[in-house]
Amino acid sequence: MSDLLERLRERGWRMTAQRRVVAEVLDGEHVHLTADEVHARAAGRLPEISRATVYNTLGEMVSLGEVVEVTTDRRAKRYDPNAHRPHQHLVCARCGTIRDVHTSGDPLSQLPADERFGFTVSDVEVTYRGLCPDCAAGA
Amino acid sequence: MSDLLERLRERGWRMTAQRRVVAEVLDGEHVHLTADEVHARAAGRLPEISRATVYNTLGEMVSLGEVVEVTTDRRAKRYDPNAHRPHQHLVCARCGTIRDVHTSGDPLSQLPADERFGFTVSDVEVTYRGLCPDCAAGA
DNA sequence: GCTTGACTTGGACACTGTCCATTGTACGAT
DNA sequence: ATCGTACAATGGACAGTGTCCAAGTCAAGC
Repeated sequence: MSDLLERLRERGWRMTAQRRVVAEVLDGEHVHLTADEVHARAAGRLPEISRATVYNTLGEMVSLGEVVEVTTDRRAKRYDPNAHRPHQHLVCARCGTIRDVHTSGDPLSQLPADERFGFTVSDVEVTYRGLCPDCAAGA
Repeated sequence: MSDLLERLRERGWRMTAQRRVVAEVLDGEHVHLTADEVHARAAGRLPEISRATVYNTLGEMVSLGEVVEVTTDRRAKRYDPNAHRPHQHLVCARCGTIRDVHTSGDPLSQLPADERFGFTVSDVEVTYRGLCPDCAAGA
């Protein structure tokens, strides 16, 4: 049984077959799936699951802080189950591959107080872009 | 006459009324507009301009490096005419206000070589999120 | 096993962006 | 000044992503 499901249950989540399947899909593959990809994989196990339910469930997981939304391109949001360890993303501009990476310092601390304009800054999203080895080699 | 137009002309751009209007809209307001907002403002001056033309023109400006695309939310891309000074963005999670900010160091140098996985890293996009003073005050 | 309110469904809808065939026009050549 | 042509604009159809809602279903507590 996944840790993700455990944590959600502890927070009073009603446990349904649909939510279980979505959590298992996220927990199972450590890649960054779009909502529709999650739906496709979930439908493999529970054919009658609807798209709306997957969107709702993902949205709830994000609100609870169990999953992080990543927007690396102009297309679909992606969902990253690795929410409890802060990290950044490295994206290939050509093939779209995404890797989790770790910067040497905390990016939040890089924004000086006089550049915050009174904002209460709580989060930072960092996306590096470039070419992966395969694409750089012209593959 | 705008600097933006000057630079584009020097690069062999054919100058049309539509392109002029789009450039003027971007140059005139130092905010971060969506493509459709640009279209709305452009249509104020040149009513028959089409949406496709605005999208095309913005895309060309981005390719030429004169304008930067910013995706701060899941909705529309925004266009930042301030392309020649590297900067990051600070976004209010509630009202969506966007400010240009400057970090204390170069974020690109914060990614160690052993975290690059052979990628040729050429760019980094940093978005800080939080609440602006008004929204934090419950306004 | 009931009851109840939360959850799911599925289809319609909205928004953003792209595509393409047709029409129009800026600009160099004459 | 005029012409020819390649480049640009048009606008309407289309695709992908995400949201909404009314009706039906079901998990969980009693």
